Order: sequence, then structure tokens, then C-alpha cells
Amino acid sequence: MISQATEDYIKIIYKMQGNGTVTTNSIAKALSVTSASVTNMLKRLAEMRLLKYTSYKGVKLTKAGEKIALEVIRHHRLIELYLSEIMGYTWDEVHDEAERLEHHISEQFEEKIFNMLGSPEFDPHGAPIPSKNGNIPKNEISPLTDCAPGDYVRIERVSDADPEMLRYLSEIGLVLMVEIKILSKEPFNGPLTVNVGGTERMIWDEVGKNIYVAPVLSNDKVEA
Amino acid sequence: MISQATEDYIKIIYKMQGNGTVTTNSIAKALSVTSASVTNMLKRLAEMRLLKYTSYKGVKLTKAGEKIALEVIRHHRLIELYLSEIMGYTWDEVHDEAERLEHHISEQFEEKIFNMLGSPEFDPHGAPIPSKNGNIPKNEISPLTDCAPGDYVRIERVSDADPEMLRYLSEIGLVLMVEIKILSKEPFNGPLTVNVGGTERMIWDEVGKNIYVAPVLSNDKVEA
DNA sequence: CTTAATTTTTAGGCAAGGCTAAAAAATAAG
DNA sequence: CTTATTTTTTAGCCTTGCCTAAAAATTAAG
Repeated sequence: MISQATEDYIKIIYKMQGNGTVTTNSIAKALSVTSASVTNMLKRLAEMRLLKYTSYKGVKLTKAGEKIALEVIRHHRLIELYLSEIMGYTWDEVHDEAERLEHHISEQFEEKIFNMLGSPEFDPHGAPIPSKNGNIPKNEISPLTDCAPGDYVRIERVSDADPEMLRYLSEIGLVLMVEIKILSKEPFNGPLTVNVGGTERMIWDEVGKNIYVAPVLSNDKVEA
Repeated sequence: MISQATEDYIKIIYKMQGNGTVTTNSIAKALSVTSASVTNMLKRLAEMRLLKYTSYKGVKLTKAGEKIALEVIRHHRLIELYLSEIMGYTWDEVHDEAERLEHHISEQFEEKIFNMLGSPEFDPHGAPIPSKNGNIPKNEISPLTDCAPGDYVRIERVSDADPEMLRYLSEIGLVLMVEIKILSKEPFNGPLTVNVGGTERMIWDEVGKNIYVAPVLSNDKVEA
């Protein structure tokens, strides 16, 4: 049996591999434990052949490790979607519940909710749900903060980590699939002004970095 | 935070309190651990004031302990019913899944499924679901093995512990709310013969002890 | 290139919850 | 009432994951 702590480490390492080298310290910070604990755990995970660990150098998941990461992430995102679609949770409530349940559902449960949801590809925040065999649905998105004035884009994904932020975003209408127009952008990571459903909104870095968008092709565009 | 092991001990002790003194050995057997481990755990549970523990004498839950037991049992039975009613599990599949999930759902999850199920009082095996404040719905039932020839009874509850047994029971039509007539009974805990939906069936001790029934009042009785 | 700062690892502990083997208490049998 | 059997507890050990404090390695600065 694979422990919850193991799953948590593997999952966070998988996510961090996306953006650069994964260090002891970064894992420690992400999991709110001390670096000493991380070093200790990494040795054990390496022994289990879930990752390659070179002292002082960093860490890289093996195929076996990645497989586990994807399973846990699949669970997490399916559960989030289930909670939101079937049970009426709001998008800021699903993360914490999924964070616990992801470790404790059976294969059968996974299959049942997957079918009830109609073989979904994305969770309520737009994050892709890895398929059973580890494929990750793609969508071409980029950070909202990379947009330039004049761009017309659709919100395709938001970070699920901070419930307060999610509540704020829905309050100001920044939810999935909403189309917005970039009106202006200040230099030095300054705030953007955007048009959301007719209202002008300011989006500064702290907020914008949680939002990912895709350009709206002109023939998709709904005339205002 | 209260650990899963703690919840498991408290729950099993609560259930065993129903039928006589709860001893170290009986807990050990029920949880498949050694008696030494049980002694050790009982001391810790006593320190947490979840139970009274007298060396060599046995154990009794405190109010606080009972509260926890009832919460866990409420979770278990609500989850069983949810799995069966909403997710299409069969009654032999629900126990194992509920056994894990009961420790990991939130208050919010509990409330949601309670409402989705319409404030239910009994789980798919006829076991009463303790209310939020610890009340246990009553129904007057007795073991099938206590019946006498000529009795006309309704199946009100079955044990959920053994999935194989549950599959067998549904196979031969012994499911909840089914009415049966006791035709004969051999002495020395010998087999009963009963009429189930027109078919004559033999029910011996091993099977019968899982089934609880209530007499069908004559004005309820459906004419054959 | 050498010193200072930062990161990582080592060493040693702790709590939970298991285990085995042996001792002690309680119960049953002669 | 004494001996044998069964039950329970003690003692000591193990693994998992976490911690702190100190040492060692790496990286950055002068």
C-alpha cells in the first residue's frame, strides 16, 4: 500500500517538474514541512524507485513515480468536477474536499464518477484530467499577464489553490469560458485593464497570474 | 485531529458494547491486530478520555467516545446509502468503500449527501443512521433464527459485513422488505424452511444469523 | 580566490501504531 | 485448593513521518 504522504510528495514533485528544477527547499515550502524531513523522505522515495535523487542536486520522478502522480491528479480533478457538477459545490469549495478524498477512493469509484460525468477532459478550473493511461488533454493557453492591449481572449483555466481568490474571481465575473478584451497594460508587471461583460476591470499581477487564456478566433467572436 | 486508527477502535468498541463486555481479545480479533497492540491503544484512548479502561476488566466508552462512534457510524451508513442510491453500487459493494471514506469526508459533504438522500433513516442493509445529534431511529426487529413455524415476517435488516453472503442473499431473493413465511424449523439451531416469493428455501444458522425481521401485521399482509 | 550566505544533509529525538516474546493475572479443571 | 489454561499486560523493537540543531556542501560576493 502506498501512503498518503508518499502520494502528496509525488504529486507536488510532478507539478513542480513543470517549471524548472525541483529542490529540497522548494518541496519543503510547498508541503509546509522542514527541509530535513524532505531529504529524509526523498531517500525513501528513491529506494522505492519512484524517483531519482542526487544529493544536493535535485530530484526527478521515474516512470513509476509519474504514473502515481497522474493517478492522484486524475482522482483529484475528477472528484473536483464531481463535487461541482453533481453535488452542487461551488468552485472555491472543491479543492480541499478533493485533496483528502483523492487518496481514498477505489478504482470502482473513479470509474463510476468518470462515467457519470460523461468522460470529462477538464475540471471545474479548466485543468486537464489525465486519462486512465496517462494522457493529458491539451489546450493552448497562456497566462493572462502575457496578453497585450487589443487582444480578445477567453478564460480557459484558473488556479484552484486559493479559495478566496476564486470567490473574488467569480464575484467580478472572471469565470471559465468568459471572453474578455484587453484594454491596456502598464509596464513593469503593472495592472491590466480589461472589459468583462461590458464592465471595465483592473487586473493586477497577484490576480492575473492565476488566470490562463486562449485567443478567441475572430469567427468565434460573438458580436457585442 | 483524531486519527483513523482511533476512529476504528472507537467504532468497533461501540458496536461490541451492544452485546456484552468488551475485552482486549475481542477487540484484537475484530480489528485483526494483536492483543498487545490493543492494550497499548486502550491506554492511549483512556488518556484521551474517550473510554474508561480497567486493566484485565474491560472497557467502556465515555460520552465523548460514544459521540465519535456515532459520527463515524453516521458517516458510514450515509455513504453506503449514497453509493447505493445515487451511484448505483450494489449492496454487497458499499461496505468496503464506505469503510475508507467515512474517515475523510467533511461536514459539508455529510450534509450534502444527507439532503440529496432526503434525510434518510436507514442504510441499504436496514441499519439505522444516527441523527446529527446522536439519536438512533428505532425499528422493532428480531433475528430470523428466533422465528417459529407459521410466523409471517418481513426482512428489515441484514448484516453488511460479508459481501459474499450479501450476494447469496440477493440471489435467493432475501432482500430488504421482502415478506417470508416460516414453514418449519429443526431443533438445535437446525435449518429453517421458509417461503420466499413462492419458492421454498432452506436457511441454516450461518445464513440466518445475518437476517433480522419484523412480524407482518395481518392487515398489512398482501394476499397471496 | 576567499569569505559570507544559503541550501542541503546528518544526527538524534519523538509520537503513532503496529509486532513478538515473556511475564503476570484471571479463570477453569481436577 | 492447587495446577493448567487462557487472557492480558509488559518490555522491547520496528517503521513512518515529522521535528530541531548542527555540520557540510554549494553558491554568491567581494
